[in-house]
Amino acid sequence: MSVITIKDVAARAGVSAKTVSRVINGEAHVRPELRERVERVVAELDYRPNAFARSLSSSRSYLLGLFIDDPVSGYAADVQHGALMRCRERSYHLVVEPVDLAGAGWEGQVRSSIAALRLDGAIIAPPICDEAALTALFAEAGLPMVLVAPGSKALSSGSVSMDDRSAAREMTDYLLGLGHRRIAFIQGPESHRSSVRREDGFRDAMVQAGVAVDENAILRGDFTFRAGLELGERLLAGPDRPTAIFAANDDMALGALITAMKLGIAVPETLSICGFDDAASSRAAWPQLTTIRQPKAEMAGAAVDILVDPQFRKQAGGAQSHLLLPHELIVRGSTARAPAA
Amino acid sequence: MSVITIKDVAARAGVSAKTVSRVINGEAHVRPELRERVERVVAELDYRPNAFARSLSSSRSYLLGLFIDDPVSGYAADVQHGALMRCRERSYHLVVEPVDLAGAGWEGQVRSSIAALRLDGAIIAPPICDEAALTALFAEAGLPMVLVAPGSKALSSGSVSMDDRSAAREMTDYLLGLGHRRIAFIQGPESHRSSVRREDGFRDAMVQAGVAVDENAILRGDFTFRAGLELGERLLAGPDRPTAIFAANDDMALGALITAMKLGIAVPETLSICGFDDAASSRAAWPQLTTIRQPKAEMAGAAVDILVDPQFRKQAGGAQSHLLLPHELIVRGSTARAPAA
DNA sequence: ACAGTTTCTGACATCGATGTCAAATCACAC
DNA sequence: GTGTGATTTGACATCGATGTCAGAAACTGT
Repeated sequence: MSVITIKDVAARAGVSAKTVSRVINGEAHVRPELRERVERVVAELDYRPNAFARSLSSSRSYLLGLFIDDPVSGYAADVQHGALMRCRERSYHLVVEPVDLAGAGWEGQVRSSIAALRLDGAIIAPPICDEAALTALFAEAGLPMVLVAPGSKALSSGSVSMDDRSAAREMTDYLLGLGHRRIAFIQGPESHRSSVRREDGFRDAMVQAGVAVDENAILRGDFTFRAGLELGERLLAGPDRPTAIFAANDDMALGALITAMKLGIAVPETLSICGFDDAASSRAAWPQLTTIRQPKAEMAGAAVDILVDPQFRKQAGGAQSHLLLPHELIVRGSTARAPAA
Repeated sequence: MSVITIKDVAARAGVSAKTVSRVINGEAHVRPELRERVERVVAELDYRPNAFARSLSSSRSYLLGLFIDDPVSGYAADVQHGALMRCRERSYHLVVEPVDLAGAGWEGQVRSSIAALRLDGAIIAPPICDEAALTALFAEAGLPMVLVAPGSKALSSGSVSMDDRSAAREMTDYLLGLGHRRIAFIQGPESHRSSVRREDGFRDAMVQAGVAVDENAILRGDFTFRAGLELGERLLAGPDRPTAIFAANDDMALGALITAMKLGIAVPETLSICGFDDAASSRAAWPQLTTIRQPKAEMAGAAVDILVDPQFRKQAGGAQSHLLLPHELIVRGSTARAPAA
C-alpha cells in the first residue's frame, strides 16, 4: 500500500476513522487508552493526513499567503523567513504570492489565489499593505489578514508593526548628541507610509532640540541603492554640505556612503551616515552602517501567530490584533562625532 | 451563494459537471459550441475551481516545492523569484520549504511536506541539491525533482545548471588578458559542489596560459561576506600580494573589496577583484564588481517547466531532462589592467 | 439504408478527510 | 435496579472536483 489513509489506521487500531481523526486533531472526548492506542498506530505506520482531503472537508487550508511586492528584496527575504519558520512550527505552510501593483491583472491574480487556495489567512507586506484596493479584495472574501508595518492600522485587519516614528527620533537624537546640526534626511517613497513616519520622527527630534530643519536637505528617494547614489551626490556636491545623512532605509544610506567615498569624503570622520532596517547589506559595507534594527522576521512570525491562533481566528471579520514590536538602535562605524569646524 | 462550484456552472450552462470539468482542463472531446457556452458561464460567474477538491480527486496538487538551505540569501531570493513567476504563468503554486541540514529533524520535515502536500514536483536549490540523503527522500517518494546547479547530474532527477567551469575559465582568461599573473582564488565551501567546478575552471585557464598557480593564494571560504573580509586580509596583508583576486561568489569578493579599502589599496588601480553570481550586492559597492552573471531566475523557471510539462512528467521515475543555461561575463569597475610594476 | 467506427456526453463512484447526530456507554444518586 | 445527565463512539453524509465507463450522437464506407 503506497499511501496510508486514515482508514488503515482505524482498521489497525480497531476504532472508527472518526476517532482517529479526533486523536489527530487533538480534540476532546477520546478515552486516554484509545488515544494512546491510536497514537501508537499512527507512529507505527508513519501516517500523515492528506492535506487536501482535510482542507476539502474542513474548509481550512492550513495555508497562509504572503503577499509581497518585490520578493527579491532583502526585506522580503527576512519577512518571508520569519513567516516560514513560524508556519513550520505550527504545521502550516506558506504560499508566497508576488503582487505587482504596477502591472495589469494583479487583481485577478490575487482573486485567483484566494479562491483556488482557500487560504486561511493573508500576510501583507509593505508597501502594498497600504494599498486599499488590495486589502479590499481580502476583506471582500472574508479572509483574515495581518498587515506588516502598515502606514496606519485598518479596522478590518490585524497588524504587526514597529514604532517608526520613535525609532527615527532616537536615531536623530543620537546624531544630535554627537554634535551634528546640519543633518540631511533622505526620505522613502510616499506610497510607503511607514517611511513617512520616519520623517515625522526626524522632525520631532530636530524641533525638540531647537535645530532648524533645512528643507533643501530633505530629499525623496525610492529606497533603491541607486537613489542613494544620486541623492547623496546632490547633498554632497554642493557647498554647505551636511555633516550627517540619515536615510530612511539602508540601501539608500549605502548609496550615499559610496558617493561619499567617490567624492573622497571621509566617513565617519567628516560625514556620518546612518540608515534604517538593518538589512544584511548594512554590514556588507565599510564602514558598517549605523542603523535601526527593524524586527522583520519577528513581525512576520507574529503575523502568523495572529492568523493561526484560535483566539484570534474566532473574531468574526478576521484577526484584529495590533502588535507593536520593539526596535533597536544599532551603532556601527558609519557615524561619529561631528567634525569640529 | 458565497462560493461558486462546478455544479453551479453546469446548471447554468445546461450541461453536466463533467463537461464543465473538461472545458476547464482543456480536454478534447467537447463540441466547440458547448465549450464556448461553458466558457461564457465560467466568465460570467467568475468561477474558480477549488484546488483542494481538484487535487483530491486527481491526485495532482498543482503545487511545487522549492527546497532551499538558506531562504534569506540573495541567491535564494533570485531562484525563488524565477520559480514563482513561472509557476504563476502555468497556474501552479510554489511552497517554499527551508531545509536546515545542520539541524535535527529535517528529514521528518521534508517527509511531512511530501506526504501532506502531495507536491507535484520538487525544485532543489544548491547546495543541498548535492546532498544524497535529501534527494533519496524524494526518489523514495517517487516525486519528480529538478536540481538547480548541482555538482553533478544524478540519474534519478532532472537538472538545470550553468557551466561553472567554463565561466570561471572565461573570467580567469579575462584577468590574464589584462596582464595579471599573480591571481588569488577564493574558493567556496567544499559542500557546494558547483563551486568546486569554478576552481577547476580557474586552474584550467592558468595552466593553459602557462602561469604557475600559487597554492598559497588559493583559499577556502564559506561564501559569506565575513569570510571575504578575513581571507582578503590574509591575501593582502603579507608581501607578494596578488594583483587580482577572483572569488567564487560575490559576497566574498565584496568582503575582499572592503578589506582592500581598509588597507588603502586602490581598486582597481592596484588590485583587481572579481566575483561570481551577479548578486544584487555586486552593484551596491564601489567600484561595482566584475562578475559572472549566473542565470538564477532562468534556471528556476526552467526547473518549473520541466516539472510541469506533460512531456517531462510522463517519464516514469521523474523528470530527467538536463538543461544547461548560458552565463555571461559582466565587466564592471572592479577590474583593470594589472599595474605596471 | 445499415453496420461499424469515432466522437461526444453524463451518471455515478471515488479521492480522504471532517461535521453531524444519534446510539452506546459510563457515573452517580436515589 | 433504575433514572438522569455527561461522556464516548461510530455510521453516514458531505466537501468539490475528476476518473471510469457506458450510452447517445455523429460520422464512415459499402
